[in-house]
Amino acid sequence: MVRLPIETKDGEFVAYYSELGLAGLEFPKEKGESDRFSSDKSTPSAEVRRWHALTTKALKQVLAGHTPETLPPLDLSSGTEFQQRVWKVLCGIGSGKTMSYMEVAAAIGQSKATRAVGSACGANPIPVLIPCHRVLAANQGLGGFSGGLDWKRKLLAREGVEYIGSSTRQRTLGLAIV
DNA sequence: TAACATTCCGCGC
DNA sequence: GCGCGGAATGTTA
Repeated sequence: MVRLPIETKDGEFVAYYSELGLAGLEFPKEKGESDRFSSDKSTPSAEVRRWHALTTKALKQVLAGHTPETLPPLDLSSGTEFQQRVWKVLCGIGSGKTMSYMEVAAAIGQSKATRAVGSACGANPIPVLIPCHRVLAANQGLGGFSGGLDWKRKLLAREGVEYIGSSTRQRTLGLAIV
């Protein structure tokens, strides 16, 4: 597994590559301890470098609120079949659009597995590139987010998505916060 | 078995 | 109509 940093305006992301492709992505850390385990000294293969270039480009586009045209190959082998189906659906959501957990569940033919869909999103190894942040609750409220809710808010805001402010119980209230 | 990044239904105000 | 409690439901470690 190869570990490579990606510099962006929002901080230093870290990408992980396996033999198959991009296997993971981490949000910037708070503290500057990133050098600690930058162990992998060996120069990445040409293939990995090519993937990394694509990842970097794609990541920056998403951070700018766009849908990347090209993604590097993704290594999703770590997930279960159900999770991979969910992630595949997520990849189909365009920038500026959103789906509810319920809609995603329906999209994979199990409209009642809403909660399971939530779990699958949380298990997503590659946030941002797999747009797990575009999944909202049924009433367009923010659900949750592994990497911190702030990121979800920020990403949605950049894409011009309207969502409901705080957490759980805002369904009957048609109050959209822009 | 327990834990979830959910949803829906029903009741009291 | 609004707000809250609680049950239902599928997948995972």
